[in-house]
Amino acid sequence: MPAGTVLDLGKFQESERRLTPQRQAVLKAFLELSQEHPTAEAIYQAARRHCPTVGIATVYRSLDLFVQMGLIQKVPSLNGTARYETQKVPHNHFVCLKCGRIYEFDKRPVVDKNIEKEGFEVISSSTVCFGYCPACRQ
Amino acid sequence: MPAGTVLDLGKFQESERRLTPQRQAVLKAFLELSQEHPTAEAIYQAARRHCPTVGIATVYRSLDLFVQMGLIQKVPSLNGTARYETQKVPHNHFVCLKCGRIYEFDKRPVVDKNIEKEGFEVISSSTVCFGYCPACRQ
DNA sequence: GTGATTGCAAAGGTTTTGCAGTAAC
DNA sequence: GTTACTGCAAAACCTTTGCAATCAC
Repeated sequence: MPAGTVLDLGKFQESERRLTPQRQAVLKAFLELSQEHPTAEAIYQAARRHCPTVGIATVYRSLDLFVQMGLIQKVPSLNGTARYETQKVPHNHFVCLKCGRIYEFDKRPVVDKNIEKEGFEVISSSTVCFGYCPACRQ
Repeated sequence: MPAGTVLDLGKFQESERRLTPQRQAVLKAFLELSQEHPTAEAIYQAARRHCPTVGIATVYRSLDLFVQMGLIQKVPSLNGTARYETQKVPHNHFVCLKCGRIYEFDKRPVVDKNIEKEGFEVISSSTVCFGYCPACRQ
């Protein structure tokens, strides 16, 4: 895999999807920000630096597409603003109840085989902690 | 604790908060539905049966208050619609990616002491699984 | 050329807010 | 009598959608 390539873009060629400049800009923006679990708005701002004419609707459509393709993942939110992150299963989060920032901490796989026996299909699992981050504690 | 009482309402007397008929209706509605991790809208509909004049804004304000008081808990969502549940720490969820319903499965405490050393204050933690529930798999 | 994709603007859904009136203590 | 609380309607916010124009293949 070439240096700098984190996502498997071959999936575009395999499908009938097009890797347009807008989608590239959204992907690039996402990769730049992926450490901080960016919101759609943050990705939009960053994407406009690569493709100044891109619209917010295209950003949402692209992100949905990437989620659907399994390239990235949507993180559930407490305040109604979705965040996105790289596809890592399992992964563990700390969500700050005040600022909403998401931090990642060391992996600690937790899988429960029982619920699959009950007919649930588990795609991914993660452990989430809620509380206050160092910046918000003072 | 009297039968049927699940939440600690003494917290109302301790504070200068008032336990109005509207708030009682919201609490009652929440308790009726707590098994299914209700949305604010569902709680609103149920609360109107107990207090027909209650407004949706009051429902939101009450739920926020209960969360703040630690009586109930808000569940992060993927689709922008919050859900509420009883305060249980830790608790484990299965979130259906299709219908958004939340199922609870057996407790399996996962705590990471390391992140507290780094300055994070952990209020609660839970393990979340994403996938498809039995009803949505066909 | 054809069909997927885009940008815009409008609509959608959920939640919050301002404010005058009301009710709990 | 105070002060917290309420209902209403409007606003705020995030996200999705319809559609004509455009672009990638």
